[in-house]
Formats: sequence, C-alpha cells, structure tokens
Amino acid sequence: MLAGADMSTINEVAIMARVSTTTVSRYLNNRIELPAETAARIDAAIVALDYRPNILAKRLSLGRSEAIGMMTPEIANPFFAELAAAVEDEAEKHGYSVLMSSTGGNRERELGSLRRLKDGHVDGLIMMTNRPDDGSLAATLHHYGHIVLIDEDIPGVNVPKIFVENREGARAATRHLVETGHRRIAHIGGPAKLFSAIERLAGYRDAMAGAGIRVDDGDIRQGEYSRDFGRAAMLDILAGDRLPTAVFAGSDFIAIGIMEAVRSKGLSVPQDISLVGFDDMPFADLLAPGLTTIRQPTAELGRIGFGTLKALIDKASPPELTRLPVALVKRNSVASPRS
Amino acid sequence: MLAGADMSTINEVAIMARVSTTTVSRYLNNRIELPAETAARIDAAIVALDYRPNILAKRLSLGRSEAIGMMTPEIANPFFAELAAAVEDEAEKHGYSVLMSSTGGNRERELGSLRRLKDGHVDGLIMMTNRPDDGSLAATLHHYGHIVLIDEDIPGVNVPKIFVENREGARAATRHLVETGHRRIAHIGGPAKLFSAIERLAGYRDAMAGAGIRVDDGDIRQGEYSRDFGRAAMLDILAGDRLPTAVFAGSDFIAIGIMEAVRSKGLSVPQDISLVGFDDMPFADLLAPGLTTIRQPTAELGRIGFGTLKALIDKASPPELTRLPVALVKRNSVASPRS
DNA sequence: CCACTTTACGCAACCGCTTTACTAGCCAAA
DNA sequence: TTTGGCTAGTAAAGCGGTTGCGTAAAGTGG
Repeated sequence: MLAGADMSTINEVAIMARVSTTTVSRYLNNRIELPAETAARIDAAIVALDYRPNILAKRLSLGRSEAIGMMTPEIANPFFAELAAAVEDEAEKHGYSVLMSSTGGNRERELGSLRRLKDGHVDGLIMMTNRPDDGSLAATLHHYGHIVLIDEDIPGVNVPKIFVENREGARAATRHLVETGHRRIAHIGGPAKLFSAIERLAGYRDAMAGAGIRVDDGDIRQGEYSRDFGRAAMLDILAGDRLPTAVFAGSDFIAIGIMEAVRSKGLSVPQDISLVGFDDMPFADLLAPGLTTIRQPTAELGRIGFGTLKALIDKASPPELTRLPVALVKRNSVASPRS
Repeated sequence: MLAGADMSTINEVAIMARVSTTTVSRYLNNRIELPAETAARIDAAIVALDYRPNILAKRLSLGRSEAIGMMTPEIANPFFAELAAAVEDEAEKHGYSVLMSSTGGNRERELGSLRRLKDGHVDGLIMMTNRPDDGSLAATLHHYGHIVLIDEDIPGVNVPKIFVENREGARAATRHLVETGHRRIAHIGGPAKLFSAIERLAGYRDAMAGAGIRVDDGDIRQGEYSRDFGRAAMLDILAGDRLPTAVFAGSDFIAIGIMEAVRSKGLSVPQDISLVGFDDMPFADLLAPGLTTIRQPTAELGRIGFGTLKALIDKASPPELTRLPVALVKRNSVASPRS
C-alpha cells in the first residue's frame, strides 16, 4: 500500500463525523475543545477510515518542513556518527526528521547544505565543521536563520554554540600525566587556528604552569587531527635528543599515530612513553594498550544541540553558549616514567 | 533570511515574464519547448526575483516527498556510517534527501521507520538489519512499497536485495589461512540464523573441504557479531586441549574479541594464532597487529542500494538480487603456524 | 482560399491541510 | 424585551505548485 494510494483525507473524516474539516483540524491540533460526543464521533471516523494526516499538505500549509539538517564534515567518523544518532533520537521524539549531509569539508557541499535551509527543505541546521574558516562561511551564515554550531567554533558567527570544555579536559589530561610522575610532557595537537585545538593547547599550558614545569616549545606540535600527522610529529620528536616521557595528544586519531611511531622505534606505550588522547572515540578501547583519553559527552552534545535548535525554531531564545563537561577515562596507556 | 519570508512565487515570475504560471512550471520542468525569446524572459524574471520553487508545494502537488529513508540498526557502527555516507552522496546527486533512522534493533523504531514510508514522509526505504527476523517483519513488509534490502537478508521478503559475496569471501579468507600452512582452523561466526553468518560459515566449510581438511564441529562457534562474543568464544576454545593455529572470524568485531582473548592467555597474534576477520571496518588497520580481513565494498553497496531504490520509485524493475564482490586485505594478523 | 496541423500558450481545478472571520443558537442579566 | 456573551461550530480563502483540457494564431498542403 503506497502512500497517497487510497489514503483518506481530513475531509472524509469530517463528512463521516458530520462536522466540518475545520473542526477536525482544530480538534486534532488541540486548538479547540469539543463536547465529548462530537469528539467521539471524530475519533471513531478517524479509526474507521484509518486516517493519518497528509504530512506534505500539512507542511505546505504551515510553511514548515518539520525536518532539520545536520551537516558534518564526515559522517563516517565515529564521533559524528554517534552525535548524529543522538540528534536523530532526540529529533524523532519531537516529530522532526533529520537530513544528514556530510560535506567532506567541501565548500560546495557546505553551501548546498545551507541552500537546503534557505529553500525550506529544513527548518534549521546543526552545523559541525572541522577546519578553520577563512571568514567566508562566517560571512555567509548571517543570511540564514536557525543555525546551531556544535563542537567546533566558526569565529564571528552569531548563532547559539555548544562546545565541550576543551581547556578543562586538556588540563585534566595533562595533570593526570603530571600526577603519574611525568615532567617532560609533549603535546601534539590539532590545527593551530582551530578553536578546539587552541583551547586544548591552552589547557595543556595551564596544567604545566600549574605544576611549575617550563614548557619547551619544541615539545609542542600542531597540525591535523589525524593519525598521519600524529605519526609524523612523533617520529620527529623521537628523532630529537632529549625525549619526553609522555605525550598529550589533541585527539585520539593523533594518539594512534603516536602509538605507531613509538612502536616503529622499538619503544612501547606505556613503558617508554605514556599517552593520553582526547575524544574517547569508540575505538579507543579496542587498541592495545587501551587508550587513556578525555571523553566527550557525545550524546549529550547531540541532545542539547537539537534542543537548542528547536528553541530557535520555536522563537525562544536559547543560550548563546553552552559548555559541556568532559571526563578523563583511564585505561592502560599511562604509567609512571622509568626512573 | 528565512525560508518563506519573502520568497517569490512562480506566479510572480509568470507575471514578470508576461506568461502564465502554467508556462513557467512547464518550462522549468522541461515539459514544453519555448521560443528562445519567451524562455529568455522567464529566465530573466527568475534571476531578477531570485526565484526558487517552493519544495513543499511541489511535494504536495506531486504527492512525492523526494526523500528516502535509511534504516540501520546502529548508525554509530562505522560500517553503517560509511554506507550511509555513500547513500547520501548518491541521493544528493539525484535530488533526494536522506532521512536516517537508527533503530538499535528496536522493533518499535523499525515500525516507526516503516510508518514514515507509509505516511509519505519518504518515497522509499533502504533497510538494513543485523539480527534474524522472526517472520513478523517479513509479514509486515508486504504492505509497503519501494523497499530495498541491503547487506543482510530478511528471508521471505519479496523486495530487491543487495548483498556481498559472503560465501566467496569466507572461502577466500579460509583459503588464505590454509595456504599459509594452517590445518586446524577454527571459525567464530555470527548468529546461527543470520543470513550472512550462514553464508560465511558455508564458505568456511567450502574452503576446508576444498583443502581436504575435516572440520571438527567444536572448532565452530556461533553467536553475536560482537567483540564480547568473540572474546568469550575464543577463551572457551583456548581452554580446550588441542588448539587451532588460526581462526577465521565472522566479523572484525569478533576478531577484536579474539585478539583480546589470545593476549589474555599470554599468547600473541599472529605468532601463536593467526586471525582473519570480515568487513574491513575502518579500525581494522588501527589495531596492532593490523587485521587481515575481507573488505566489503561499502560505498558500492550504498550507491547501488540507492540506484535500485530509485529504479523502484521510478517504476522500473531493478534486479531482484545483486551480489557485490569482496576482497581479501592482507595485513599482519596471519603468519605461518609454528612447526 | 480553405481545411488542417503545429506552435505557443492559458484557464482553472486540484493536492490536503490550516486558519481567519463569521454565525446560529442559547442563556443570563438589565 | 433587548443586549451581550458564551458555545459549537462553519465557509472559504489561502499555501505554491502541477496538469488535463482548450484555443487563438500562424503555417502548410492541395
């Protein structure tokens, strides 16, 4: 049975219930109170006809699509996938559908996503990005409504934003290494211009300063949040003379690269090098050793993201900025330094 | 600028171009050929007014939503995420949106997904499942149109299906172990009633038979496609007396569990136990050692899945069954057995 | 020059729901 | 008796497209 085939309409319900379509519509949308008897007749008609409102008509009439868009750089990234699942879950509860769109960091596709918003495919958009904006996105965004930024900032954009406590998390990660006895701790982090990477670096510096340790700038490397960069940066560090005994990685992907580099030199984690990551990707505990890392409240991020967007759509005024706490997850990639 | 705010309509375009809306509509949908001059007037009006058709109106008028649904058990599973990305990519090219819905294997949510199809939220549905159906889903599905089954079968359902060569892949995996010198090869696979697991087991038996090796039924374990089951099953095997020198795992998740079990007994992969997985999950090469496994053509599965669904929607007759080839990916989890 | 075919469009109904503006009927208070 | 205020609805105009019929004007063959 295909939609539209022999679906009954609100009009048929009205006729059978001996009222007008207006009444049925109002009744169904709780915009009127009817005497029990009338209501019962309508209910009966609905059941008898197996009536379900034609959502396409409803949308046109209301001018709303009852769908939101979700733009991620890469849906195949487990972090985004988990986030997406949470958003979808929450959206469903409120009668919204979710249109995914992974841009692969492609400007064209990002604009395509925005066009869908403009063209009314969706009522709002949850945006995620993973690379610094040159300002062009920020400039464009002003022309659109109902946008929420999640996880990563696009500076200069005036929309509600939801981030995690990057700085606090980085501080906790670094402090954990310090408390385990490490003094020489390197940091291999994300893009120097990327919001989250900046915050994480700051947190690292906080903790080092707090412990009274001077940071050698050669122990800080910034690049992509990727495994390849992690490997390359670590190899470079390992090629130096005075080696760190621990590394705080700006992401779990970077951490994996670091592990590879360490191993390739015949060293091992955590015996020779302790390692803390960031993100708690689903694979973090599949690794050997399990990766000690900072867990982001992914699902929470998604839920709150949707809630914020919905508030926007409903003309409420959600908070401009929400920060979500992170937590240190201890596994087996950290040990005391060899004395 | 919000959708609906001050968007111009087809009528305004018509007036400005001094034609009727009918003509504009037909022109835009290539249902009419107009003299160059008229066409130019319409084009000019469209540009001048920045006109873009109201998709909500179009959908109502056409009775189509120009969206498809995609139902996965778990979008956070990287395999599904990759598949989803491919589907979305292909759908976008054809002007379709994709509504994701991850059911978590929950019957309620599966039915919710189907309801969306019935209610016209979407024009078609790509279904994935990961557990045996008791027949109830199969029974329900007959009432719906435009459904394509992907990756995993629901027996008794009469819709186009797209699977990978499970049996052939399992055969290749097992043969690879045999060729590396193994004779005693265990198989820890998925649910005994699940289509893919059955096929993979058959492929394993094929290869063993082909090599003239008798299979001891105690070397075959069936359970969930999960890490936990893999670990438990492997521990059980390791607790026995005559140990296999290699294991063919029904999925990469199972393989990870196996690795853990092997390690927990002080043994190692591949020195003591060789291991081949199935799926080539993105994390397969993050592991140490890298997991030799069978790669599924995930993106292809998504692309063909969408193509097949679109054919269905367009009243074409897509093939009832499509099989996609798989390939052995050699990494470092297989070695010759100790002599 | 007439009948006939194209060419180039237009009229108006329709998709199914929402919503504004209005009313018929009844009761109570002045 | 009139005025006013409920209660329980209704009629009809959208929302912005698509499309089955039609038709006037121009071209064409005989």
